[in-house]
Amino acid sequence: MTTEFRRQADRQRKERRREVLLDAAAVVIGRQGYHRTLVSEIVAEAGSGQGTFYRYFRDKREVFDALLDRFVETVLGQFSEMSVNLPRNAREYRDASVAAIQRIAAAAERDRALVRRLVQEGPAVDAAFERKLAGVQDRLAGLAQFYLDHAVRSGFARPCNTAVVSRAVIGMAFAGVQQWMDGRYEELPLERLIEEMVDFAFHGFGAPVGDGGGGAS
Amino acid sequence: MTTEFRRQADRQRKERRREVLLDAAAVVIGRQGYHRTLVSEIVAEAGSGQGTFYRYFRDKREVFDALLDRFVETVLGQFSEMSVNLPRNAREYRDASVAAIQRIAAAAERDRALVRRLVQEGPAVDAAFERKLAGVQDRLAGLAQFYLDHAVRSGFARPCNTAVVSRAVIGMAFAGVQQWMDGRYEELPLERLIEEMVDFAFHGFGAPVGDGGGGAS
Amino acid sequence: MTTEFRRQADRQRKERRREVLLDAAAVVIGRQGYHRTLVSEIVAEAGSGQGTFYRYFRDKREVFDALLDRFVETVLGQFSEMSVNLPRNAREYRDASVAAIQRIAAAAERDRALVRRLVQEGPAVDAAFERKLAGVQDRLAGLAQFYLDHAVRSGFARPCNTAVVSRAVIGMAFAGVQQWMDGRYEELPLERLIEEMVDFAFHGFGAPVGDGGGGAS
Amino acid sequence: MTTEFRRQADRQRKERRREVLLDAAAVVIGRQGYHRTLVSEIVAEAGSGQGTFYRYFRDKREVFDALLDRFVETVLGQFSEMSVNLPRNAREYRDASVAAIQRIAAAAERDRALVRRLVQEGPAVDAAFERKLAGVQDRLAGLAQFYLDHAVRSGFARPCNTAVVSRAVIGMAFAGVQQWMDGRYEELPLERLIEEMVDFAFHGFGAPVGDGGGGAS
DNA sequence: AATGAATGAGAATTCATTCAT
DNA sequence: GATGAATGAATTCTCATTCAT
Repeated sequence: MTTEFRRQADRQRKERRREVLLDAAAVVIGRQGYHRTLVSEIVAEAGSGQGTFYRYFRDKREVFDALLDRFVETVLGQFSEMSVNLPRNAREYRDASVAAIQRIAAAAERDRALVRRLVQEGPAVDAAFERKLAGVQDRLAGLAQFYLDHAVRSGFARPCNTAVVSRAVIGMAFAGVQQWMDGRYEELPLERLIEEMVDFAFHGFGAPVGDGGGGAS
Repeated sequence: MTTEFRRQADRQRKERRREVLLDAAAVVIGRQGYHRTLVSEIVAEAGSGQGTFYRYFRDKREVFDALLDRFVETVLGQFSEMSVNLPRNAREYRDASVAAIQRIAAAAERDRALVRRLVQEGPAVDAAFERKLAGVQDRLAGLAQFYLDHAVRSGFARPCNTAVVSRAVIGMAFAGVQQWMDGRYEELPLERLIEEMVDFAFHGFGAPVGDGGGGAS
Repeated sequence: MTTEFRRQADRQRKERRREVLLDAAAVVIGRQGYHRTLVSEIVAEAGSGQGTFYRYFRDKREVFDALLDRFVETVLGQFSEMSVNLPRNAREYRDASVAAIQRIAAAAERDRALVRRLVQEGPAVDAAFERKLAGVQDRLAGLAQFYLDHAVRSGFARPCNTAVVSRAVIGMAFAGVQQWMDGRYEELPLERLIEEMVDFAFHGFGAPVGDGGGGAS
Repeated sequence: MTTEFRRQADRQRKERRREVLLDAAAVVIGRQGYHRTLVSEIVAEAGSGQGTFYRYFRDKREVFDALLDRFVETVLGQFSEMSVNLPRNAREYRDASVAAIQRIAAAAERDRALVRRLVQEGPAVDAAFERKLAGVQDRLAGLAQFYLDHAVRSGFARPCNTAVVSRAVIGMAFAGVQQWMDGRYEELPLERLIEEMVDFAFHGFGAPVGDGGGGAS
């Protein structure tokens, strides 16, 4: 039916336009930050009228929200398949950890500028944002804890307060990636940084037990 | 002489008034965040006129700046005496680490609300803020690296990329303290959290070497 | 096409709105003077919102500028045709002078209140205004000098420092018109005033040469 | 008596301080104009406190007023002696005129910057200022008319509408001096300018009667 | 009397959001 | 549906004047 076809086309066009606005917002906010971005700049970038913006988003805040959602989805999507097969030894665990962080980092790197704004300004925009952002960390920490618990049970991780440790690891990873994106590790490639951090997470920086004094542990 | 005395008294009163305004700003910004704080609210809290604010600070941004400076000074001040005696073994190192982080945490805790705003909103306010904040982390990381290098040389820390590890540790500590202040460790007292993190930093979560390699699964 | 038509209509409406604002500014500034005029009063007079003003003018200064430009254009426009035919004798010269001044005076009279503000406050607003206003006098003086030079060459004006004299005449004319607009010649109609001034400019107030020297006292 | 002496000294000191403030105001207003001059700048220039200013002047406006009065007094003072001996022929008249204008010009020249502000901004400050300034012109015009009437009666000036002519002359003189102070006659020394203007005022720029056609006048 | 800190009414300007076309 | 002109509440900042010391 023509009408049916028409309706479909309309919906698609609408979808596309929303995407265009979202991309424009990503570009401008990535460049200037949320607070210094005017709606007029977003629509200028998108090539549409000021009023059109409000047909697709309730307000300025909502476009930031949508951007965050899009990113969160991307990040969390990286782990959907990971849960299938659990690591069977320390090596697999290590490799899986490196791979996981690298996936996040790659996703972040893809929209580097925007992600920085999302993470940095988010909490300042709104309490709801803050919670959402915290939620992401929590979910990642939960995932990490799940694997850590498994590793402890399986004997290739040291028994410890896994809630604390997994959160600490995620915090460290976030900080590391953020710092790397800020350009504070100029010489070091991201892969190396991640490996160093993972190795540190596995072994700590303390000298292996048994060196210092007696052999007791 | 009256004049001399008068001048002194005036200076003191001025100093005090500035302090009052600064404290008021800390309260209001701590409560509402920088962007949602009006100058009019700060002066209302301080009990002075709008114009008075502008006698002491060029604008809202500057008061935030001053607040950050005051805090940074407090934090970095904690370490002036620490550099005197270096740890002589792993235990001393651990204890010193716990103590240092606890000091920072205590300082942050004292102005809990404000510090959260400083750390979270700072980067969104201004590129200069971002740099200043990053500078604090860098300086702390530098300090950490100094001790870590010493520990490696002294044999009670494992040789590693100390630049990466020390930054990772600081990042972790910041994240941990921040999360704790956000109330995400409700049950756990701060001291325990810090000890857990320090232990993790020393030993990692990996099983002691020689264990993991086996085929258990 | 609708779009084409629409665009045209929009442009016209915009044009008109600008004109309305400009007229409103003329009214309010004419009544209260530039410094005592608030933007809020202009928009109230124009019947539009405060923000609308700033869509059309960068600030209050710019609207004053636009008003001045509009007036200058009007005044200088009076002389475009005059340059075609030069006077051929003293009578034509005199008549053309009277006519020219009368034209300016009529233009000034039309926006009496505004013109007074423009002329009086202009220099106080801004150095740029001062220059623009001086430029108008200079251009008129240049025009006057051109005619005076012609008259001298043609023998129906006395050889003199035409640069000084033409400026003096313009200065006198401005002062005269201004005083008349201030109401300081209540009884005298403007035409008579202008004729008197022109006659004075032609003959001076000195007694015809050859008379004065005598001993009468 | 000591008390008497003391009182006198006090009054003098007060007088002197007022003078200092007035001079400071003249300097700053001369440099920046009335509207762009802050009271704080005046007292800074005078080297006294903000509050002191208000001990000597009701408000900012009053200092401008005082400055204007001081100048008006100076200008009008130039003519107190002139009225004593009236010119007895055209030459004396001309010379007296040149001398009079030169006196005013010299007075203006002495406080060049300030006078420009007084004349230009005065009308914009206040309707009262405008009237006062107009009053000065009127009084000078009245004086001029008195001499012109005398000259006409004495036969060394042409019968004319002396009210119009004398005002025109004063207007011309003001405009001329102002333009000269603006630097628009760079090459020409003020004395020459004044002589040119006076000559023009005596003879006009028209060719001497009797040249053009017949001998009738 | 002198000082300069304190004041707050007032003015300009911005920009998210609405609305007429 | 799309457009962009219109809006005005909200906010910052200034500076003449007052007032405590």
